[in-house]
Amino acid sequence: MNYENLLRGHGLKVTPQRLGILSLMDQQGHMNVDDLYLQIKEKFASISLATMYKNINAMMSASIITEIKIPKQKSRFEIVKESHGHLLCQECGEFMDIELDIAKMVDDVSAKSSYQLFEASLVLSGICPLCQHSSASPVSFLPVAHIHT
Amino acid sequence: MNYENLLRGHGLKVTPQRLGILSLMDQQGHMNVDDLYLQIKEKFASISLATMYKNINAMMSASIITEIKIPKQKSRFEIVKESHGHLLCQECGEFMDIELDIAKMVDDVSAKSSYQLFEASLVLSGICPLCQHSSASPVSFLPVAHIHT
DNA sequence: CTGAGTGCAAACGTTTTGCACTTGC
DNA sequence: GCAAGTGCAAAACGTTTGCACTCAG
Repeated sequence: MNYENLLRGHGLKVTPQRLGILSLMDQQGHMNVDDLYLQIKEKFASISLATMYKNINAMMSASIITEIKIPKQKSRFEIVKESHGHLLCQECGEFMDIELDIAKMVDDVSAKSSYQLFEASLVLSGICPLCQHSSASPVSFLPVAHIHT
Repeated sequence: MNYENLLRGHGLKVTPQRLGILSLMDQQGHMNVDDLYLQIKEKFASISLATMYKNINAMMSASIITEIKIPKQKSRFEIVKESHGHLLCQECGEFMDIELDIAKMVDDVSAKSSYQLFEASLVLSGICPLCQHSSASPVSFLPVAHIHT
């Protein structure tokens, strides 16, 4: 991916800080602010947290990146691409894309509700195959029985 | 809905503050902290914001309520019920449940990924039928063309 | 009666801002 | 050269905490 053209194409100037942020997001997929800041400091010691936030906000306004809000977790940021869902392992924290036929579902809801839809946010959470087998910490994930009386 | 039994059934004491919070959430469906606080103060002037937060957290730990994280919006809270999706109008802010066959989708993803899933968060955003017609503010919602070169 | 819940003020962590300096174009 | 971006410190914001008091069970 050519980050310079990505920035210029959306009216933002190319700076080393921004290139650093974008390449990290591109490599790692989805990152929260803390991880992003820690890792970018390794390569770019002088960067300030304020600059990080300013750039994240600028790139969000420019629709270069998006914020993914996740139940019980810090938001993560990713470079904008086609609509897709996310899968989270609550045990080890693995977080991945799922190509999912969201289009069909969106059409369906759109037809029923008469809404004109243009954004879909989907996060599924559970335990990944590896963590299922390493049954080290048998945390109770299933919701406690609901007593609605 | 019987809020007293709901609280007692989950090991929480019944207080007027909690009853107020629950009945507001029940009536209005989904509320963010600010609306909740403003409205509960009308009925219950002495309540403090700290108590609000303490109660929200207590009821979340007890699985009486859940937080719904929404793209570009403040989180809202709702009383726990069967898994369902949400629909948001970005124009007027209408926010509603959609009964959606999430189960099928979850099974599908589960089969492909071998994840053991137990939580699904889905928020679809768009413009509701009413706001589509009152074409008062022709905001551009569609994402700007992406220039990935 | 006792532990849980409340309300206040202070503390905390995160994000934003103002400003002087630097840089991309 | 000039607007845009950077870095610092300070401010603002939302949320949490400690503590004395009150109340539910």
